[in-house]
Amino acid sequence: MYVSSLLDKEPSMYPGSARANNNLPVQNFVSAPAYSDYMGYHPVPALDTHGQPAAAWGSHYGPQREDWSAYGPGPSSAVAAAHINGSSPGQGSYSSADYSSLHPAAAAGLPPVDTINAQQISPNSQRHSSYEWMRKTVQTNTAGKTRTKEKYRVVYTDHQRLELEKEFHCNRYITIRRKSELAANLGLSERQVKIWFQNRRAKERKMIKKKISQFDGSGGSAQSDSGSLSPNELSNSLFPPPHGINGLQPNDIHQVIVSE
DNA sequence: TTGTGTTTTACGACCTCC
DNA sequence: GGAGGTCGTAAAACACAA
Repeated sequence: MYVSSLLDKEPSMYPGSARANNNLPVQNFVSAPAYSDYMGYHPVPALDTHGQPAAAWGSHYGPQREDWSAYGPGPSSAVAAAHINGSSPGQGSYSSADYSSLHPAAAAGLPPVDTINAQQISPNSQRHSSYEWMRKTVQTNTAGKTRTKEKYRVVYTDHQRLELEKEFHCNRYITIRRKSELAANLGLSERQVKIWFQNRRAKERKMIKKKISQFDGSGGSAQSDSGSLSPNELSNSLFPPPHGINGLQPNDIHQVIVSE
C-alpha cells in the first residue's frame, strides 16, 4: 500500500536542506517526528487563510487515508505563520493580470493572489532575485515557452510543496476542481499542479522500483511476491489511474470518494 | 572551492479515454 | 480533438565528499 512507500524512511525525500532554510525561517517549522520522511511535513491550515477551513481537506475526499492521521496533530499556528511569511517563486511568475486570466475561478471566488504575494515576499535575496528572472522570463517570452537558455525552472517553496504533498497524500490523482483550487491557493498555474502530480507519481514509481530491486537483491530470492509484477504494474495495481476521471464532474468524483 | 551525484521542475512524444 | 496519463529527458537547484 501507499503506506509502504511513504512511511518507509526515505531520506532522499525532502531532506532538511538549504532549500528549507532559505525559504522559511527555521522557527516557523515545528518538529514533526511522526512524519520523518518529510521534514516539517504535517497537516497545516495553509488554505484556511484563503477562506478555506482546514476541514475542507477532508470534505473533498472524505475520510483521510488511514495513514494520514499518523502525521501529527492538526493545524499549527507556527506553520500558519510560515505560510504567511513563506516565499513563493512560482507566485512571482504571474502578475495579477496574468493570474486572473489564468484563473478566472480564482479571480471570482478567491482572494486576489496579489494579496498572497504581498505576504509571501521572500526574505531571501537569492530567492527574491530568482523571482525576478522568472517574472522576466515569463513575461518577455512571447513564444509561450517558459524555458530560457540559462534557467527555465522555478523552485517551489516549502509551503507550496507541502500543500501539494498533502494533496498527493490524500489523492494521487487530483480532480479538476482541486487542481484549480490548489493552483489558485498556491499561486501556481493549473498546468504546474498537473505536472507536479505527474512528476510526483513518477517519483513514487521510481521509489517503488528502487525498493523492489533492493528487496530482490538483498533477499536473494529472484522472485518475491512483487516479483511477478513490474514496478509499474505494482504501482498501478496499488493506485490505478482514474480512467474516465474527466468524464465525471468533480462533484461526482467527490461523492464517489466520500461514499467509500 | 569544486567536482559529482541526486532531486526537482518542465517539456515533448506518445497513448488512452471520452 | 482535447485532456490527462506515462515515459524519457533536459537542466536548474541542491547536497556532499574531496
